[in-house]
Formats: sequence, structure tokens, C-alpha cells
Amino acid sequence: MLSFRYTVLMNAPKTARERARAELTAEILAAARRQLAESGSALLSLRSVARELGMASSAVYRYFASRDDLLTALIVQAYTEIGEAAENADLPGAAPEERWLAVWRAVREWSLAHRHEYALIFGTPVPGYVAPHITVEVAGRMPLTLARICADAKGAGSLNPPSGPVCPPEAIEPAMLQMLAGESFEPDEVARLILAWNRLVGIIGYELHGHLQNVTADDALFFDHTARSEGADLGLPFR
Amino acid sequence: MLSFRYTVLMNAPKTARERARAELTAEILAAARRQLAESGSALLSLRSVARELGMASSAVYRYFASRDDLLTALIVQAYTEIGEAAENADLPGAAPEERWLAVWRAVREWSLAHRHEYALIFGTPVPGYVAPHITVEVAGRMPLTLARICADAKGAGSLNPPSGPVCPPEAIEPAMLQMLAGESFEPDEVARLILAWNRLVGIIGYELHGHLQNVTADDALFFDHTARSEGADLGLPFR
DNA sequence: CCGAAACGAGAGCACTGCTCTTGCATTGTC
DNA sequence: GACAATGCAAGAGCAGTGCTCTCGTTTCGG
Repeated sequence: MLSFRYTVLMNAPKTARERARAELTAEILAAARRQLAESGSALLSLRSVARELGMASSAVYRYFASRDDLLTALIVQAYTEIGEAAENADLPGAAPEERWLAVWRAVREWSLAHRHEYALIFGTPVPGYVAPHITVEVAGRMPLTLARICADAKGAGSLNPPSGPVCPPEAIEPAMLQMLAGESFEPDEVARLILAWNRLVGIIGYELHGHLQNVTADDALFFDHTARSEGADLGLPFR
Repeated sequence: MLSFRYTVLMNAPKTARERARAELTAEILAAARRQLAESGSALLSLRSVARELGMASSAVYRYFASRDDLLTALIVQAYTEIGEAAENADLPGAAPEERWLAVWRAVREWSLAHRHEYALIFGTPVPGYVAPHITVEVAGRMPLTLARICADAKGAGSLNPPSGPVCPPEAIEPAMLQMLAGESFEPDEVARLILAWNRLVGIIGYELHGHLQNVTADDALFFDHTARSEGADLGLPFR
């Protein structure tokens, strides 16, 4: 299962060699991260990472089997960070509208500050690259934060979706319903959650990729309105 | 303005040389298009296009100044096609809900059949690449088709947006309001149009990039619901 | 008809991911 | 402690890329 070399980062190194290996792996990852943040994934090369660390390019292959492997590590990192940004912005005690807006803003802030990392996880997949199974769990942290806010609101009786077309239940994956069963969501509410998650990612993508140029005048203001509008669609008490 | 070499395609060739040039330009573009559809833009190389046409790679540079130039031509082509797909699916005489759903479905169909072309125009921008001014006009055809349907519905008095958070007018670019002034949209209606356009692109992107795997069970069904739901948000008479 | 412009082909540069071999250092075991 | 096994770094090398430059050839317009 966990066949990736960088998993040694998580285990406690014992011998000096293992410690050196873990450190070097982390250094390579850090350098790659730096270059990714600077120039994007397309311009990230194993050779330039090796140059930055003063080692031969072939030596890097001892730590990451391929460029895709290095990219996978960066993808996991990005998913983790955006998930943590969402979770840290959430204040479980506050009103659901405030929590909703805070999480949306935090995700946008992180994305604006890490546009290349955002592109890595939500942009066009690299051709030939298939996401390993590792990424699915960590990818769920951000959308699950949104779901938790709605679940809390529903528990408090303050989730009242407006009328409108109802999503046919068979359109949703049963496993998805099962996973959110603890929150006792209706299929239509799950559909609204999926759309809200899609909206959050999509509107940030539009802003980052320049599709809102000459369209919106105040991106932050428009984003806030989008967050409120989408929250209202879910039934959160936005007026 | 029109400084791109492939514009000769539009002009009537006179001499034999000009005719040959126009033909070869079209052939290069066609071969590039074929390779793009097959493997995606990342794997599209000028050299392989040259190989396919049996010419030296350096010769291709007589027709396209750079790889980015070739990509720009493909981007214009993709924007044109998706715009035409939307326009052709629209039946100005029919009911607005039918028109809306037909256009949404046509855009999805085109995108599923041309995933790499979709990625080229709505995916992560190629690093270092900046969209030339040519692309902005042709990029508007698809969203304008959506706007026209709403304008017709509004003219017929059948556009009644549900209550909810209202977009502050200063969030929208005045030029955008100006462009749609002929349809006499309110700023909030323009905001809803922007969001609908963003939704259409975003939900297709989610489907194409695999973000709906294990989330939705019937993508076509979920897409139809999304179209209806978004149309209802705009005030179209979806029940 | 002749000079100028356009053109195709080839060599070459700097870069990429990745593999293989070679030699050295570290490790665990008699 | 000696020794084999393993881990590791470095270099050369392969096939591919975008792009440039040069060098003959072809074509066009005055």
C-alpha cells in the first residue's frame, strides 16, 4: 500500500543512514516545493531541484522514483494544507453563516497565496498521471469542513434550503451518501453540498486563471457574495 | 492587431506560393489538432507535428513562430467550436427552460468529446503563456448564448429570480454591465449569469478531472439537475 | 531577367526525464 | 576485526524537447 518512499518522513528514523535519508528526502521535497511555488509544476524539473541541492540528478532518483512521484508528494502536501486552512478557519462555536464565510475566505486566501499548488490539485491533471489512492482521504478534508458546518446548522434546526429543483437520489453515489450518513443528510442536501464545494473551487479557479478579468471589478467582494449566495442555496441563514 | 500568421487562412490567397502557404498552415494546424485531441497539450510537440507531415521541424517555424503561437491557434479553434456548439443547440423559438437545458447539454457533450481542448481553454493556463487579445471576443460566444436566453425570458416576463443575497453592484465590472446593457439586466442578474457560466464550466471540469468519482453515480443525471438548479437560480421557470 | 524575398533541410545548443555503470561509504554478520 | 551485502552519489549516455542559425534552392515582383 504505502509504497512511496517519502513515507519514511512519517516514521521515526533509527540508524544514521535512515536519518540522513529522511532529512535529504525532506530537503528535496522542500526545494521542489519552492520551485513549484515559484514557477509552477510544468517548469518543475528534477534536474533543477538536484542543482539547487548541489547533487547529481541521478541521485534524486534514490529518493523519488520519478517526477510523478515527486509531484504526488507535492499534491498530498497541497491537499493537506488547503484542508488545514479550512479546518483552522472554522470556529465550531460560532454561527454557521460566520463559519461558512470564514472557511470560504480561508480557502480563497490560501489559493491566492499558493496558485501553483492550487493548480496542481484542482487544475488540469498532468497527462499520464493518475492520482494514487493516498490522495483521496486527504482530499476530503476541505469539503468535509463545509459539510460539518451544514450538519451543525441542521442539528440546530437552522438549515432551511429554499425551494427549487430537487436532485434525483440515484444521481448521487451511494458510498457518498453512506459516508455522510452520520450527518443524516438528504440526498438533495448532499447534492447541494457537492455543488457548493464545486462552486468554491470553481470561482477561485476563475479568479486565478483570469476568466474574471473585465468581468468582475472587486474580486474579493464578488467572492463574498458568491459564498453567501451559495450558503443561502444550501439553506444557511444568509439574508 | 492581427499579427498571427494563421490569419492568412481567412484571406484569399493569390499566388501559388500564398496558396501553398495557406494549405500548409492549415495542414499543420490540423495535425496539431489531431495530436492535441489524442494526447493533450502537454504532449503536443512541434517536432512530432513536423514528423507527421514529413517535414523538418525547423520548417514549421516558418508558419508558427513558436509553440505558444500554435497553441493560441488551437485555443481560438476550441473557443470557436464550443461557442458554435452552444449557439447551434439554442432554439430561439422554444421555451427558455428548454433552450437553457439544450445549450448546457450541448456544451457538456462537446467537452466530453474534446476533453483536451476543454482543458486548453478552461484548465490551468500554460506557464508563461498569456492569452492574446484575439481570444477574448471568441471566448464570449458561449456565455453570451446563455445570456441571450435569459434576456429573451426577461423580455417575455418569465425571469423571476428567487430571493436571496443580492450582489453589490460595485463588484461587477462596469464594462461588463455596459456590454449587456442592451439586455437591460440588473447588476444582480449579471452576477447570477456569471455564476451560471462559472457553474457550467466548473461542473464539467469536475466530471472531466475525476473529482466526481465516488461522488456522483450518474453524471448525466447530476449534470441535468445542475443545469436546472442553476437555471432556477437565475429565475428561469424550472419547477 | 535579376535581385530580393520566401522556403526547406540540417546542424547545433541547452534543456528535459530516466537508465546504467562505476566506485565509494556504510551496514550488519560471521 | 574482516568481509560480503547493501546504500548511495556521480557521471556518462539515450531519446526527446523548443528554438536558432546557416546554407542552398525556389519563387515572386519590378
